[in-house]
Amino acid sequence: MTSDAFSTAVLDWFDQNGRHDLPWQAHKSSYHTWISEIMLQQTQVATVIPYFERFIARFPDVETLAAAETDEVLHLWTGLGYYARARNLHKAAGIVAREFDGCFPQSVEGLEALPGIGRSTAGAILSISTGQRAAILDGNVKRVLARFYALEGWTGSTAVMQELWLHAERNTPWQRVGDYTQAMMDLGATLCRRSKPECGRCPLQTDCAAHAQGRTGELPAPRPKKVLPVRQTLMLMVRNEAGEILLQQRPPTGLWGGLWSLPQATDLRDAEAETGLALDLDSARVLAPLRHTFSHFHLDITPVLVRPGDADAVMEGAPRLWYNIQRPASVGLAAPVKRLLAVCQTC
DNA sequence: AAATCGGGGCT
DNA sequence: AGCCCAGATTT
Repeated sequence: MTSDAFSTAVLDWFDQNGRHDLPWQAHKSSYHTWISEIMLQQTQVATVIPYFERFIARFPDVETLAAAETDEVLHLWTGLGYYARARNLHKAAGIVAREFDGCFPQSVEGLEALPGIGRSTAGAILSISTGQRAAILDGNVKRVLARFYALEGWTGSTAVMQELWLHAERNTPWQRVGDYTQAMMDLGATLCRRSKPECGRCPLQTDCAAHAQGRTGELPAPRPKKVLPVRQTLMLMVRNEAGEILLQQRPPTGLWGGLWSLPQATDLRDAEAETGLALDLDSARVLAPLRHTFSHFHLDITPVLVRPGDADAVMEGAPRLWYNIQRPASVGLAAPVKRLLAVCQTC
């Protein structure tokens, strides 16, 4: 199959069956495309839609985003995960607004120079918003190509990635590039799914190597797996007379960077020393534990409801706030913290 | 319980 | 270049 036949088949399918009414397809500006692509890096379309709409309503353009507080950006990102991307988004908005007069770079290299934008995201933004010929290679496209060419090996390895990029570049058409980009992502998301692909409806079925070999179930090969270690922590839910919960801000980088979280300790006896808080330990009530899983470890969280001690709580360093569930502050919260704050209302 | 997803950063 | 890091959802 020629690259021309490949893209034509994909575009014809897209015209008949693709999604054309997604919120970020209404205005194909660099800004809207950029926000949607960053959100879609880590999350499926259905989940992204409400986040995208809230985000655009609050930050309608790059200048507004650049002028915002990082806390508010993280607030609107709460629940999406990978918070470094929200921080990069905010940082990049500042660069575009202040250094480029609000105009996004119009080249792959220029876009890639912005924090949070790599080769694939640059290609997506450029092709969709400007129509310039640029290839993408996101998770959906990787899967389609790995199956179509029956590529062996994990699609994250350097060797397979190089091969995937060659195919992605070659198949990218010179006309209707933006539609092709959307079409390939759609195809991977709706038909060429990881499990139970709908080959019967696929425009590439007749030339797909994995389908011909009956190997769609085993291609692409999964990432080599490793055993995740388990870490333990107490999360202190220090609740005052007003029913407010003490939160402290995490360091700007690393795990839950910049988010507001509950004070953590490894042992209740050492909790005061570890957190620098005065606590009424006699009031402590241990709640039901929960497990939160990261990419590289499990975190077993034991929540402890406790009243503050006599002395005013004094934190060393970390900024703190009393979180009022009825009037929540515009700050970012990690998913398990958000869950625990909700639980706390009922006990 | 396991798989997943693109980019940053470090060695 | 090759690893490790980062999270919530879906299956």
